[in-house]
Amino acid sequence: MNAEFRCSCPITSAIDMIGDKWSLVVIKNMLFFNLKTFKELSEANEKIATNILSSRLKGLEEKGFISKTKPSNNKKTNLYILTEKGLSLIPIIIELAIWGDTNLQNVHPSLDRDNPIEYIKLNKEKFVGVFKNQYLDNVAEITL
Amino acid sequence: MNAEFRCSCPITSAIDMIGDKWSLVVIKNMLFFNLKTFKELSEANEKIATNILSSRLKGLEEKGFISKTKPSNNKKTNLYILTEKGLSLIPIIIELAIWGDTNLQNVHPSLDRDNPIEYIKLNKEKFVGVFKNQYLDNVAEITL
DNA sequence: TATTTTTGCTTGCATTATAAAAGCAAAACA
DNA sequence: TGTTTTGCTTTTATAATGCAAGCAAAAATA
Repeated sequence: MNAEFRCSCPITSAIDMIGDKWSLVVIKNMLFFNLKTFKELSEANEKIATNILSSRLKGLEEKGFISKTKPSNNKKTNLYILTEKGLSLIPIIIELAIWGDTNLQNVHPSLDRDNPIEYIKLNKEKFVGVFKNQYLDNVAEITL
Repeated sequence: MNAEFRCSCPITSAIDMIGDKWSLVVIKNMLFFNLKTFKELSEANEKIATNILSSRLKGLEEKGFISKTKPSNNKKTNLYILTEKGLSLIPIIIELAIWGDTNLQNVHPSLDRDNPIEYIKLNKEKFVGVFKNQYLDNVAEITL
């Protein structure tokens, strides 16, 4: 057994890979809010500590979920961009969104509900593609 | 903001609820392997420590994902059974299974692949129902 | 009935993950 | 030429998880 995996179960192994407290949150903020820099990510609603953000970005890059580049006009700011592998997590993120939206209102009164989750439920597969294309369009715009 | 939730995002809140290292693993072992007792769960492939298992079972019961009962013929053994709320996590678990199966073979050579995930991919919604009914049938049998 | 084994835990301690706050160098800006 | 911004690192504290042992009540066995 690989040291980083508890066993040979694909579900448990997926959790070993991206099941920490922050990885999917960072990826979600890149995907849905187009956050791309260290500063933007550190200022997101979840208020991740900068040392944790730093270590998560390194880990996500090592694992191939994101890539780190510098824009041509700026030597300081790094851009963190989701790779195809990062985008492959969209179906998981959508299911988490639907589940949270459906099951957490009673215990979490201030939960955001101004989102189109009812539409997403009607055709999940379609929205996987929609979110992916939206993201890729946005990246293409930025890296002009 | 509720103290147990980082923010109002349903995705982040879902992770706050079930995004620890063990909750979904325990639920998966109940769902797919019909594990029902403390002993069975402690002997699963993932080798959870008994103190962690104990605290997870308490937490999952408090949150309404499982219920704890004693079978009529045994005063010692407890049975932990998934509730409807616990079963509502099936779509998330299925996406984790598909993602792990599709994306982890290269980094995890001993990953289990003797499962019907290719079929599941073809009709996810259907298999949510299939797994739920299989589980409920099994529970009905046990609690005769 | 007496003894052994099993079950479902708890306790204590070690390690790893996360958090909070401050600091800091290089680049960008004024 | 300061001053601010960015992208971190460092330090120290707390929380989550892991490991090993222990233990009482119930069940199984002799």
